[in-house]
Amino acid sequence: MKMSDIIADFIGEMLSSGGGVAEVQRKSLADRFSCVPSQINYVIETRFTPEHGYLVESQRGGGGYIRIVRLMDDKQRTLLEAARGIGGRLTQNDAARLTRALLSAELLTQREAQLLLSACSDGALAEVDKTDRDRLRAAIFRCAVMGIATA
Amino acid sequence: MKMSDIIADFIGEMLSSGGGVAEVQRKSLADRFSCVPSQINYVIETRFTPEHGYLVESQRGGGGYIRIVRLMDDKQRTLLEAARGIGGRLTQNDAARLTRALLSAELLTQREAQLLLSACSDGALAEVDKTDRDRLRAAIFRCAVMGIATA
DNA sequence: TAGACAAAGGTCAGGAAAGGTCAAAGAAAA
DNA sequence: TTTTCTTTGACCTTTCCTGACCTTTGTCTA
Repeated sequence: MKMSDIIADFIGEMLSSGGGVAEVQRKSLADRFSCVPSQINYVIETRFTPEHGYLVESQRGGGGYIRIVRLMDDKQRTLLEAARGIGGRLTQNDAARLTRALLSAELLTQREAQLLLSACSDGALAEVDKTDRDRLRAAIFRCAVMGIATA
Repeated sequence: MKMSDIIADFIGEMLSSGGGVAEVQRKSLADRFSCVPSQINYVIETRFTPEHGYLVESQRGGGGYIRIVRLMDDKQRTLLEAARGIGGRLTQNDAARLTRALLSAELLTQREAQLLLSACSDGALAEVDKTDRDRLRAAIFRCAVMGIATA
């Protein structure tokens, strides 16, 4: 079995026994598995991404750590579906339409809808080149909805 | 646990028991935790900034003090303050910290916090050049918080 | 009252302890 | 064989802690 999988399993077990939260130290984990520290980054980057339903925070410096949080997804699958269904590009109008749909399906509250729309409005993305804006908007929208779906 | 965190917690408790205001003396705090006085500055500079929702005043000379005030205004006002206080750049960790602050001040719901964080996560901004990411994140965060504040 | 001294808090730079990045080499899969 | 995934190591950035030195403010005395 590959080292990366072994490490990933280990983290997975930490998550289970830790109620969905695992806090590791890069160096000591690397020592435990006799690999270089950067391999830990690799494992996390390839197996504990937001797309996989995880959230990772880290802190550098003395006493630093890497915290991996499993985002529990319930029957909010519809939101996940919606998020996954968003294409590579999303206009502001489409975002508004989609948001209204989610709103009227009661998958979002009024405030959440507002927040979402503002976050990916042309205003927020003003400094982004217009050709990239819709792509970025799609990414933001997708990520936000996935995030909230698994909250 | 790190000294800085311990000290930060201590101040946090002073704030809670003091109705949002904590007044400390740099030297005696340093003595209590057996560290150098400048560490107190470090803790305050890194954890009780306006971005984190605090205001700091100090007075030198005999009878000097450092006063830390937790900003607990009317909720919308505080949200606006927070939005305005965001600098030109915002790291993912800072976004997480600020969101937690807003969350624990009950200015956001759990879901709103999650949505906000996801919307400006590195995941959502993956396609943005890294040099621009923190700037854009700041813009998104600011816009979203202002949007929700004035909703 | 001016000046000296004491009692605060402030700044800054440096070393150490993390974690992060990137590209190249190696291995496995297609 | 070509492509994709894994592993490694050199180098980078961030955070923490400390200590030397600076500035401001209060007080006491000549």
